[in-house]
Amino acid sequence: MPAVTINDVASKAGVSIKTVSRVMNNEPNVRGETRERVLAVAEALAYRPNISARSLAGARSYLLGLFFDNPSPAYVSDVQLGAVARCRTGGYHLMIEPIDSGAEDLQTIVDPMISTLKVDGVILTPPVSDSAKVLELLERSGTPVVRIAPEHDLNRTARVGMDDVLAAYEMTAYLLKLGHRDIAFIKGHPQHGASHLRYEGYRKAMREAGRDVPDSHVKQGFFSFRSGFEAAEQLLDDPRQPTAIFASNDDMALGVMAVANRRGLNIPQEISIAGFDDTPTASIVWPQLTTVRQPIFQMAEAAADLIISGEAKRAKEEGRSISRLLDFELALRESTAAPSV
Amino acid sequence: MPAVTINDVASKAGVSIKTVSRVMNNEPNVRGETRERVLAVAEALAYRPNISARSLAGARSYLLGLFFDNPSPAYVSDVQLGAVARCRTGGYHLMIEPIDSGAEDLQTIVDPMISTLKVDGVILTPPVSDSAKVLELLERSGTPVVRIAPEHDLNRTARVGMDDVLAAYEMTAYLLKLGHRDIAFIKGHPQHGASHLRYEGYRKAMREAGRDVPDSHVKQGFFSFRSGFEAAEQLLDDPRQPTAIFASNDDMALGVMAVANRRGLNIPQEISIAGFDDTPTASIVWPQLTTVRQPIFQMAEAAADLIISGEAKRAKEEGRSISRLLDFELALRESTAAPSV
DNA sequence: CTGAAAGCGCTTACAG
DNA sequence: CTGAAAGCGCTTACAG
Repeated sequence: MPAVTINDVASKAGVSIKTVSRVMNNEPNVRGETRERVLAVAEALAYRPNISARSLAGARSYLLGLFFDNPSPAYVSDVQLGAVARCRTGGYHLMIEPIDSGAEDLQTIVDPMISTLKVDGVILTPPVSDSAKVLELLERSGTPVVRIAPEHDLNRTARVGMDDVLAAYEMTAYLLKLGHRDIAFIKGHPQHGASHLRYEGYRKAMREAGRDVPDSHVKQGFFSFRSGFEAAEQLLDDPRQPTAIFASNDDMALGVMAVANRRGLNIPQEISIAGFDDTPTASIVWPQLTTVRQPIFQMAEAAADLIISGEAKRAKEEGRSISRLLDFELALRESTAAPSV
Repeated sequence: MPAVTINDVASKAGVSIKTVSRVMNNEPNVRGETRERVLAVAEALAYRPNISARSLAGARSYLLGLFFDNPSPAYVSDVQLGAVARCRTGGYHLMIEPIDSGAEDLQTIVDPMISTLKVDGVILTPPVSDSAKVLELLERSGTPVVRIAPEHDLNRTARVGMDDVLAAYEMTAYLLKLGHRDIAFIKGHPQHGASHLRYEGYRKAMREAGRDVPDSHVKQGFFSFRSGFEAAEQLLDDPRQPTAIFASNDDMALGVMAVANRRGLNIPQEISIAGFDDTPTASIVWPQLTTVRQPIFQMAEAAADLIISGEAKRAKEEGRSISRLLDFELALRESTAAPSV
């Protein structure tokens, strides 16, 4: 079954292919009646413009690239879902490129995506958002880039994100308001975008509340379950045992929960635990985890939108920097409560 | 910077574009010397054939589609990584299509992928592998399809998988050999590919060992942490308390571990726990989970290979059914041991 | 072993 | 408001 082409639609509608093209691309200068007739024929014939032909002849490829190198499949999954959602409303498709941002031969991955596919833009997720190498290769090619939650050179490309400092600040403030005084903190991976910002928000809230933070109440984690587990072991061994532990992502918070369970500490009566991210597991475990809901899906959707709408490209050409900050939300659930006296 | 085209290479190498085409596609009938000269020029110019032009003129698009609708991001992640690995060696790119296999408007998702992108083939992952609707739409289009771990109509398309019955059988046999007599089983989602096969393997091993299985030792789960958690609560309340619990996936096994932890049962001294899948978390939790390592990455790699190599297409045209079964592996770790007497 | 011509299905640039 | 021509960068089908 030979595919339906623009010629089929044109002849059946009694117009030139140029007119069909205009209609399919929502261009002006087509009589209403003509437009409707073409639309009807296209519909009847189930006409789908060939993306290769469009790409070859025109300036857009209707293809988006997504680069990631993320240890959390749940995060990446949300990003993909959000990006695909926006792609679908625009007739775009998403090509994925999982990469090892530390690899030597990054060029052999990035280059083909640019020059053979001519993607209309590339979305970067942490930690690729801050990969100097990838950014350089992409910049050289001139392809529009949108970074999700970058940490450095914020205005180097278009970006979307959320206010990590404020979110960590608010979560800490919430714990303080519950009556906690000794709130420990587990830091995220030092190379990862938001780690420092989240820590900053925590410090700020504690400072404003006049609470001193002993060094023993801040542990270095790496965003992994295990690192949360190990940090919790130390925190709960501390002579000045905290009544609440704020882990700067959910995987680490789950590690903290495991330690509490093993030690027979009741959550939240004896120890309050808060995370950050709102991974699927956070609302599955018992008790459900209090955490910060990152608008990952929406961030990816916005990133795709910046490319598809052409905003990213325009901003780039005009030398404007462009950023969209989306709202987070505290997901206050069962793992936090007032400390027992 | 205008892209380097086949014309640039041809004129610089002093040959026709047809010869360049032959060289780039590894076709025969090019003098060795000519071939090398073209290759050198292509290399020097960093020539990358334009995929849209190739697709438009020829029979292949160098594009692969991956359909998924999987609650486990870790599984999907592995599939993507495996498929991309094979794509890279063949100059292919992977387009992802997360779908809701129960949705009404599946056609509006599947159709464009086929007719506007002309993908060279589509990979289906469970549970999409068994979606009648998706299979029908794909068959109608004539696109080669490779299913990963399908449960029904095994020969309807090319497929890759592993022997779930044997794997569950071997895991159960391992527990029996450790000395367990009362081994409980938590079934997977009834609509999900492997659930029934895994249960069958368990039953077979128990039967051959002459162990009767009381109904109260088999619980219906749904592959979720929560369903494992709830099943474990019941199993551990049973008057005839099992000494080992075999959950038919890791998420459920983690639910079982959480219950054991909360009840102060030592793993594995007082209760052995086994899972299935070898998700990343399985080797992160403490104690590390004994489980079955599914060759997910390799299955996806093989699926992509069946398409890229043209085998799937050939088999389809010749009416042959084609399947590749890959080896699984028992990951025997810390969550299982001989029962204490 | 090599190449000239035609064509894939669209969009661009231009003309009217 | 509409269309004829040219061309995007390749592969196919054919000729030599």
